[in-house]
Amino acid sequence: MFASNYDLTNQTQDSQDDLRINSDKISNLLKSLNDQQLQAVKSTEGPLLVLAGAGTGKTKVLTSRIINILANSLAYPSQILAVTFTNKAAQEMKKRIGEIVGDQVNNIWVGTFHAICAKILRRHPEVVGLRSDFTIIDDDDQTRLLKQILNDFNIDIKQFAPRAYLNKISRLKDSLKTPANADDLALPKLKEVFETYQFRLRSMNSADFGDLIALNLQIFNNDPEVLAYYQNKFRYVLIDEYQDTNDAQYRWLLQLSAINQNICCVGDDDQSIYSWRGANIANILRFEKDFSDAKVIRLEQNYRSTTRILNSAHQIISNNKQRHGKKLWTELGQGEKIKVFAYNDDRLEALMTANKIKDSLSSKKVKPNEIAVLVRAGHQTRAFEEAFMQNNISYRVIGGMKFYERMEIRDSIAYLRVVANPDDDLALSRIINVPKRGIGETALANFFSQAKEQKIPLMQVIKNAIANNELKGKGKESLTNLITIFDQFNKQITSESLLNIARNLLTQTGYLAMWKSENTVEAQGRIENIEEFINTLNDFTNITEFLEYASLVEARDEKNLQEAVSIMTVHGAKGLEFEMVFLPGLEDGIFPSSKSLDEKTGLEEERRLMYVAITRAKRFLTISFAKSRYMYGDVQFSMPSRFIKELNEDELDFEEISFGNNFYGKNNNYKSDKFDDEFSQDFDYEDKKTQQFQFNKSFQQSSFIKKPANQTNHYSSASKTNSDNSDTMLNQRVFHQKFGYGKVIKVDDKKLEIVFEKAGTKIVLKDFVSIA
DNA sequence: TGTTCCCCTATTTTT
DNA sequence: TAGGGGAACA
Ligand SMILES: Nc1ncnc2c1ncn2[C@@H]1O[C@H](COP(=O)(O)OP(=O)(O)OP(=O)(O)O)[C@@H](O)[C@H]1O
Repeated sequence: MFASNYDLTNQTQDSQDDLRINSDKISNLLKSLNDQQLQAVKSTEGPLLVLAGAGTGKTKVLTSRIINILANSLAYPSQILAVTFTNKAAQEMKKRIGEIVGDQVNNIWVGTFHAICAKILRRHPEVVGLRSDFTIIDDDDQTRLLKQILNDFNIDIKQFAPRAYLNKISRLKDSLKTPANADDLALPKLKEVFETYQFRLRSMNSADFGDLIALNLQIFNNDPEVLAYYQNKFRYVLIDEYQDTNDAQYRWLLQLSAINQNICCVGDDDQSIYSWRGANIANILRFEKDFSDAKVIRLEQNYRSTTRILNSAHQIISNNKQRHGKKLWTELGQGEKIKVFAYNDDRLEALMTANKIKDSLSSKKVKPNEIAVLVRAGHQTRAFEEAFMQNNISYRVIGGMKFYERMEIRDSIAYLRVVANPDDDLALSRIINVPKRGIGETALANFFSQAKEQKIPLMQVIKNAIANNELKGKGKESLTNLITIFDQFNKQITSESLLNIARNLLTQTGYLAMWKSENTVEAQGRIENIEEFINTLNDFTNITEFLEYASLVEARDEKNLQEAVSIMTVHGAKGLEFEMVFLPGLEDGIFPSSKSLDEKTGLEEERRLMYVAITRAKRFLTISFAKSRYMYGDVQFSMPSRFIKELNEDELDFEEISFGNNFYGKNNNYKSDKFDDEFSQDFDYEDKKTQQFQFNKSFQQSSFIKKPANQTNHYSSASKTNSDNSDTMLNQRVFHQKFGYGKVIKVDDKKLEIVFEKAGTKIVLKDFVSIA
């Protein structure tokens, strides 16, 4: 079941037989396209850029194009390279193409950038100093490795987060920078850390995600024959979601299509939402420069959404300055107004959303599969899961913790990795003391420093220590034991089945017993996961194949095909469409996220994200926000998202819902005319237009509800540290949720003037600061 | 070495 | 609230 979805490795000969395609299906497909789409499909030769808004059929153009190429025998399937960003998209594309061309879809190179690069890299690893069984290390390993390195460099990881280094290094790789030209004032010794990180990866015969692309380029550079081979092989190159490419990926595409020049990129600059992982919108402009004869086709008819939805999306995105600009139209009719709900708190929001979904389902307006709740951040899914559970709504959370990311699965995989590759220091150090074997932090650090000194793998250090009888205590026996087990299984690796090795390995090393002895429901669940993991190994012939699957292909529960409402992040929803979409948590600080407000380009990207979110909806869109929200263990008050104000009131249907009392307190709602006024001072908007924060009529009528400032309430962050004595506030060091730490320089009734350490001088309401 | 307890911060997004 | 990291102690 796993291997079958991932058939990049089964290269069968293209047979003449397969090439016959049902011509009725083809002509029907082509007939269904509009003129511009058809033009994009038929312009097979030469560089082509399809730049078009959401729902205009970009993906459809891409699949139709491939089908058309095959139908006209312009290339063998194996000469077509189609690149996507997610496995989901790759799978979907395969399915669509397969429906028409049948089995030959399996010979097309369809996959994510990373999967395809891994495949190429596995064919020529020696060119860049790897062995063909190299492992791709994941995020968790990357962080652990960096933590080790930072500790070695005596860099305080409390002050300089390993993740910050990881981010920086990944971005450097995305833009093809080497340690030599790495520098960052905020990250000490970045150069050295980066260098060491690369060195450690290579000595473990492994590569990280960024390396996959960078090493492909290195192969192309070091071995022109290999490059020429692929350049000639791929007659047609196609890329979906082109706006998400980073510099390295762009170069890769450029190189591969240099000879045939048949490259087709489809994308939408307004949907660029991955700049934080290196995506560069400039690649769109660059394309027209690098391929001077590039044809550009724009698609303007949207086949997905109603006019109201499209208009709303357009109202949002037209606030962005940096865009190519396009306007969509649809024949799907005006549609219903966008519903906007204001809730008292997050609980009510989740509950009422569940209610509305229930109503829609029972009126048979939509099916569960056609409904999605899209959130800005992963943690927001929880409230909805709970509410849906309570209301017996079947749902699935898409994204989130993946199967292979669970602790017990990562541990199990680490055991297997050590068997397959004893030099895998990271895997060994992960499980050397799991279960407890009397090897503490200091012992491990000692092993590591010897490894570094003698330039040998960790495993070798331990073997030497055993041979020279340098170990003592319980560690001695347990380690000797462990190493023997690893050696024993290492010998079986070609003869025994993967499944048997795993089962016996996890039993003999005591890993399974560790969980069994814990005797909790949670541990039981972990054991079940491990069992499931062991069983999936049946689908793989060797460890390398499995590891590649685990690291590159997200394991989704395909069994779970029954009707269910989807809950996912907006990022995860890109490329998808639903009849009915709920967009909760539309609050400043959440969507747009508070982080994005600091950065110059941040708000524009948030707006694009909002654009993506809105355009997922076909017919029904419901936006909501909560006035208070339980977060960080406290009640936080927030304002409706500035994006709501960017929507045209005429398209909206506004309603305020509160059950009299705020969930977090009793009878503490009151209307304050001064509220908007006061609140606006607490928030610091960048552009003039929003500075006064004038709500349109419907919002003003609804009035925002806030707790009285002086009412004590143990749920409230504001009241518990709030001092009524103005004198004591002067010169006081305080903390503000948004602006951080600062010193009070002026007290004016309920308002304080504060010099914040990071955010400068601001006037804020006393209620929103606490004494630091 | 291992455990516990306290403090602090805060992933927003993912191949 | 949760989760990680560091200090303190058995
Ligand atoms: N010519 C057409 N006639 C009818 N329906 C079409 C046509 N072209 C596309 N569609 C439909 O419109 C919807 C959106 O198409 P598609 O997903 O390819 O758009 P997209 O541009 O890739 O969208 P996004 O940018 O949001 O990913 C799909 O349901 C598709 O089947």
